[in-house]
Amino acid sequence: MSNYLNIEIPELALAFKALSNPNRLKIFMQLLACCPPGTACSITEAQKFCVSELGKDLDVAPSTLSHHIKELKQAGLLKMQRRGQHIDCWVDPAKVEALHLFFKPQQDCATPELSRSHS
Amino acid sequence: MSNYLNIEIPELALAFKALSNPNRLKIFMQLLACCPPGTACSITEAQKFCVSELGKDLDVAPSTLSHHIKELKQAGLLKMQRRGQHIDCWVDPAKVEALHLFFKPQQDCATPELSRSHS
DNA sequence: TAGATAATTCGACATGTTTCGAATAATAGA
DNA sequence: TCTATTATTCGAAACATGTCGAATTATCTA
Repeated sequence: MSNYLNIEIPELALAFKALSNPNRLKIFMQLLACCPPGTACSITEAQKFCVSELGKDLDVAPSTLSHHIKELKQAGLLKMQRRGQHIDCWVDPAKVEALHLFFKPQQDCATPELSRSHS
Repeated sequence: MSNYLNIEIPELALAFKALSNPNRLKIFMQLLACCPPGTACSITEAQKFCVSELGKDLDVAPSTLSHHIKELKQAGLLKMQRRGQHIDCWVDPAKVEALHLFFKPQQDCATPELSRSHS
């Protein structure tokens, strides 16, 4: 069974599973958030945090934190890159956009273009 | 820790957990879909299916189907109402809209406009 | 090279999820 | 009222998840 969007069911389910744990959801939201206090905001560059920064508000062991971030990465929600001792994490904008589209109210099929324009 | 949108973390996590199971995701997508084959499309009325219709493509026992639909309902994704022998199900448009907003690319913080409401 | 910091892997354990079949409840129609 | 249909509840079994501590890997700095 195929999807109406550019993302398939197992892939979607995996993303939702990654976001179904409150700790992982907090990690994701921290990366998703724009202009957190004391941070310069850039439109072009995604928000980046290293692993330990992402665990500061979480109250879990480092091994648990690592596990959660790995799950988010395997679900395609995060990208990661080592920077010296640290490993930077940021959201994959394409995945966020795909999920944004998934939940787009699908009521534009009756008329070609309606007044409700998101984008 | 509060959210930047009008939906809190436990509530969000519950919705994502409900959608993390491929069978439940298929159920949700069937309800979300606009203009399925052989069905008249209405903008005002949400797409409705009864429980057994939702299970047709699923290959699970009726008890399992019932359980999944209950989970979707408890997560606030579905609404239900009995119609004779059947029980109709349809998506909660408000919840879909909230999730749509959650994944909205947040790059409007550079502009001074402060339209987003903090709870 | 040695020690410190950051992050991951591994094994273990408690808890949660998915699924089923059997039993039950609610409704429609004869 | 009796039977068929639709859907739910319950208990049980198999499987998956979340968490930790200990050990390990990678990098930086002295």
